[in-house]
Amino acid sequence: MDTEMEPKYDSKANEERIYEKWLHSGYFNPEKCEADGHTKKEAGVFSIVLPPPNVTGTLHIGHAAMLAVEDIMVRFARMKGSKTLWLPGTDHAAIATQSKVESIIYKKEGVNRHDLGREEFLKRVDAYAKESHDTITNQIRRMGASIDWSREAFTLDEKRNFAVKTAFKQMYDAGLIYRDFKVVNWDPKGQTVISDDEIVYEERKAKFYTFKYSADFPFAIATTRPETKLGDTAVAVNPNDDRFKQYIGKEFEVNFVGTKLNIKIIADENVDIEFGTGALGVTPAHSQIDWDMAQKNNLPLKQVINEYARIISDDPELTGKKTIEAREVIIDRLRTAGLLVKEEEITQNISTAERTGGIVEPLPKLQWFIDVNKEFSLVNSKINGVASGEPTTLKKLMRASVEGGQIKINPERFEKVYYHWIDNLRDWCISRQIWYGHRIPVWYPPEADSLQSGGQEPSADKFYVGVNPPEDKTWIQDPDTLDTWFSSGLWTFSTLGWPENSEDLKTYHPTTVLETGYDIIFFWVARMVLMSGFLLGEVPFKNVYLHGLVRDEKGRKMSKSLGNAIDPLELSDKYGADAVRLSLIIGAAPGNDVKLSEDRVRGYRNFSTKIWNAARFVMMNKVELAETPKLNTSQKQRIEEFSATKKEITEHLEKFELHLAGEKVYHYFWHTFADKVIEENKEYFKTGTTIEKQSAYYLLEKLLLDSLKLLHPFVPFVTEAVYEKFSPEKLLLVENWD
RNA sequence: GGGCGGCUAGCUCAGUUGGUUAGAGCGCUUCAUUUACACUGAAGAGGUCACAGGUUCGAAUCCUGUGCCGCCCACCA
Repeated sequence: MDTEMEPKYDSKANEERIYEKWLHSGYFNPEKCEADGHTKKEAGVFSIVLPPPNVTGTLHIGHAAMLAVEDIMVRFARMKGSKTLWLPGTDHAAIATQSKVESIIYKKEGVNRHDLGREEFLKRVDAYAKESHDTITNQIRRMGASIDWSREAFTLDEKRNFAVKTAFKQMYDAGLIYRDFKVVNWDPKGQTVISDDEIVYEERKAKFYTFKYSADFPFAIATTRPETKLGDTAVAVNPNDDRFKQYIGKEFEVNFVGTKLNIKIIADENVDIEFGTGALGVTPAHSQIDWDMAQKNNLPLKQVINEYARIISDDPELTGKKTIEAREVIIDRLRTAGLLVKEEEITQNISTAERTGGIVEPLPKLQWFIDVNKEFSLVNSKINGVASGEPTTLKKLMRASVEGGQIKINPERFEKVYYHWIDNLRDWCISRQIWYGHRIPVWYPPEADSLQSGGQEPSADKFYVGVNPPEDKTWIQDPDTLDTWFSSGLWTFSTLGWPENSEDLKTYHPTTVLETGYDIIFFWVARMVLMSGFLLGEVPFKNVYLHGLVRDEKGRKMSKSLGNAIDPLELSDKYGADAVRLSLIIGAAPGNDVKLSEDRVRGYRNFSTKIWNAARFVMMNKVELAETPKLNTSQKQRIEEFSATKKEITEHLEKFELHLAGEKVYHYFWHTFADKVIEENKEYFKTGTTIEKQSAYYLLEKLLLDSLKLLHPFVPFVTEAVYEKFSPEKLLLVENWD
């Protein structure tokens, strides 16, 4: 046998070669592992569905961290003999992808999506998505992900689309999906509605104006948005406020800077006596709370801002103006008329759209919603605390899934965050006015044009909801698409064949672990619990492992604009994917952010070299062993010491404490095996007897190969590269852990 | 306005249920060096574990309060 190993370990060449070797073996696929006897029946099932990266994106360091964590879990489970599935996929990421492609087309051809038309535009997006799909999947391979490519899914492929339509239909039939006209969050930049969770608050300085509508109005009101006051139909005061009691119920006709308003004085407990003037101008069309007050008090609605955040008015100087410009005009007029009482600077939270950064404009719109408080019952509930046939709600279901202990969130503190979100949850607006995504499976009769999303008024509820189009081909499908998180919510089971009751679904669902960043606990984690709870009556996963955000060495978020983004692929080329993986695992407790610097990665690259060189030394001294040689006392102790270390590492891995397991195995290999065990036995190879040489070699080879198993989940490439030198016919990938 | 997290060696962070002289990596100091590895080895310096109380035989770890730093949530118009 060859007892030489190349003096230098070339990570890049080896990593590419070894990934191919793994792929070729077919052992990323659980059925193949079972067929070849690597899976033990009694070890059970371990399944993870990959949080799908955006098809049109590229791999960033956060993805690399996610892949490292999941791959460690998966490799450990596979070596433990579990039937192990890691299922890959990509996300169509609706609005993100659409705007990306739009801007590319605009730059190249100077046309927008409306110029191209819906059909043509979608063709372009699909083409682009197909093209960039390979980029992201190749990058996933580069990190060493031992994922079952034969099951790859896409959130917008045919099977997933069928699942989405089925889910919509079932929820609609249960009365959980409804259509309503109300104030929603409109993103003027993205030209679509967004959900509450897609709002990002930004603190800004603003002017808080106190003024009277007109000289003949009895008191002043205060606002930061005077332009919306064109749409006021009431003033609300606290019923206990003596200053205003006398006015409650009265109506005033005022001339507000040239616009006639009918203002009714209403009482509402929620009005803060201390704040502003204690009187609140009610703008039903452009404020969520005001809308609610209007509903209670039967107030008329007056829309004064359009979809482009411009004023709608009879006043020629105001109409068509941007809201901020109109604000200035109005303030000027109030000041001139002597109606402006006070102007003060305050800081306020302004709502912006997460994806586009546009300032959110509350507008009344006809949209589709999921009712989170409506009662329904599950036919066959497997959720603790939710009985079959008993009334429950989506909110209750989401709470029970965690409260009943069927889902464990790690770190535990995020359970509180999760509950808090559920308790504050309002109905989820799921329709979007974008083209790229799952089209809403609802059709309207041809005469109902005005019913569609642009429509202002709810009309006759004549429409058809179904997985397949209606018989009557003249009916028109709703032009809107679904929130991307609607399809993502189905991900753990739509990827396993649902709505079909497939073998995969029976075997792998609920999945063992959902591993993702803590920043999408609401967007995604909670929505999966909701969907799985309602559609399957069970939890989507048993464990949630939330990794932190990867930051730069100064603790800043990595971003293109800051220029501090570290490219995991560049790093992998330079130092090896093994080193990148380790640097993202060690010291990264779940839920905690990781600070990454190139120095750190370099340190772990040195570790790969160490593994290679230690192995090289062992290989150099290879002797043939006819039988197991006798070991001396200290050698025996080394074996025991290894067993103890292995036990600790195994326990850490079983408890998902990857950062502790990683550190321990790193430390053991370098500072015990290499620094102590090898050094202690070196002398035997130089001056020892044949028997001593045999014992020393036996010990070193055993501890080396056993260590490689412990190391393999963390640094799969270099360990496999070494292992093949010692056991060319075997694959460490499917070696037995125990 | 609520809630959560952090504050441990010069820097980045571990420290699982409270238990002996508090750990790692990087950095620093000194030494070693033609035989696995300089992407190295050995030895070492460096910490009143944010602060103030309390519980305990014993606290970085549990409790209370304070101070910074960060994050999340919330319809003060």
